[in-house]
Amino acid sequence: MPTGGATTYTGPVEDYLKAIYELERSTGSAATTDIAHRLEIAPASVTGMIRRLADQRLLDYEPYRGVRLTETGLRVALRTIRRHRVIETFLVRVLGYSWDEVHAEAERLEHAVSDALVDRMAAALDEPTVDPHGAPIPTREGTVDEAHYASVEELAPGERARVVRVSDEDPARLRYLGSLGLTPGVTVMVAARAPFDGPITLRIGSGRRATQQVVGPSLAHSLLVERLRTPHRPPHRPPHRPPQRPPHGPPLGPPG
Amino acid sequence: MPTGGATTYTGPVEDYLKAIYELERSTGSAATTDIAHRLEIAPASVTGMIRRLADQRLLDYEPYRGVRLTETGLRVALRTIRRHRVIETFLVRVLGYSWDEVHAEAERLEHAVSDALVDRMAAALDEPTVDPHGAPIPTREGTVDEAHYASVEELAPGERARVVRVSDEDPARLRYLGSLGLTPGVTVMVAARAPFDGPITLRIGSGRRATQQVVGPSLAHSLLVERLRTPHRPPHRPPHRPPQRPPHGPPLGPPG
DNA sequence: AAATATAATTAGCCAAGCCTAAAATTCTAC
DNA sequence: GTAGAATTTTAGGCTTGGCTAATTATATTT
Repeated sequence: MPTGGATTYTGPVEDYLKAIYELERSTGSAATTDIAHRLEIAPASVTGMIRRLADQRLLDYEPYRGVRLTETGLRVALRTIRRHRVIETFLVRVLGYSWDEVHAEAERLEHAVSDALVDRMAAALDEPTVDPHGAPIPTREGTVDEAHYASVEELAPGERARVVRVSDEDPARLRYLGSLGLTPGVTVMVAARAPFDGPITLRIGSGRRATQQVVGPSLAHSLLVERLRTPHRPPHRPPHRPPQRPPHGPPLGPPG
Repeated sequence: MPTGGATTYTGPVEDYLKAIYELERSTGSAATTDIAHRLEIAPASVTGMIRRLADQRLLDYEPYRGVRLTETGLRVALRTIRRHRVIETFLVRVLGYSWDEVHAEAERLEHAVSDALVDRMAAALDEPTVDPHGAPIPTREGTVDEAHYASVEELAPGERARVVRVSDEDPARLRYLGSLGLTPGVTVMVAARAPFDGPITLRIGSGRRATQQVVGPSLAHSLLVERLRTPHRPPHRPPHRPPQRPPHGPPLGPPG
């Protein structure tokens, strides 16, 4: 049963819940040190906050055994993420911000806007489903389409793919990617890969306007893509592995 | 010498400075109890905060003798007020908010927006000079045009004036005034006044579309106006008293 | 299995902002 | 000028959300 309430949370509380949500989603679980690292807060402080969040029923917590978002905690996390991404989209589309400027601004505003304002912004934007980096925007109702995409890092030479999301917040990196034309929607093809985590040569765009650029594994990791049928010369594709991961794998260790 | 700095202040600090600015402006000084009343905070807590603000050189303070904004404090206060009013204007003009909804939202956002965002909003609005209630918007450089207006309460029967500002934040009162057509820009004429702080009958608008409404002294006090030359039949104007009250006279009451 | 390394928690501290109750100061009236 | 009223400050306490240093629990080696 939802509190039905207009309960309001502090900025730090929302930040923790967001971080824990992202960690659960991407690595399956949220360890104290992970949270600490992500929020740039000392681990001891994280333990303290975890206790407070657990007291408020936003987390399930057993000392030394990790945390898990409760239903309420998940709802608050997704609401905060919705705010963040709607704000980012609004700043870019209505106020002409570039995609590298919006994160810092949204990070502060997400704790100050009302739900009514977020809804008005979303309406003005015609209910966007992704933010300027391609990240999905949770709905008002708290659902989100968290598809799992491959990164360019995982593509084999010759594979073609469309960039669907750029999973990075760093302004400098975003500016650089933007200058290479590596933004959501663009088509890329892996022209070459150097071994041992070496640089990846990408053909960016299609047809006559395509360019060729080299990116390191770190940037490649941020580029999430959807594979496209490779038109000709499928060079070297492995046998066809079964679905890489379950849609929402079990956040924690093996059932045993 | 300005700190030149991107110094950032907490929400409470900005709220105190705003309150002190408004009190200094409207009553000439800011007493502890006035601040406490305006912010709905216990006087003892206000003393505590005043000490902190003085430590930060935002106020000049001598115990038991009152406070005064320093140059820095004034700058921060005006910056916060600019943020507030630009946000209000943006919400109304871009997102279709009504003038009664914006205060609460701006009250939170003013502490979260960057100066860059405020400037972008102001640019998108073509550098507005007043907010939706007619309040002047301080410039980026920290200057404001704080003209002193009479209120409808001070108008004599027969006097015509233009509403320039509605000095109220309460949503219910603003909605009511809006429903009567009493918004900035509108012309009013005092058709009648009941004695002993009684209701004031106003002719609102001009020509064929004018309506007649009765407002109490409290609402009348919120309606700030600019007197207009009264066209004809100056009905009953007393001999021409010298300026009714000093620009910021004692609130009311018979001169005796 | 014991030793060590890593991770997490506890202990004790701090500042910001709030509170109430009590004391001090200033103002107002007589 | 002094008593009483009003204002302001001090004293002492609380919560939130940080910190470091020390301790405890869990994992990893050997």
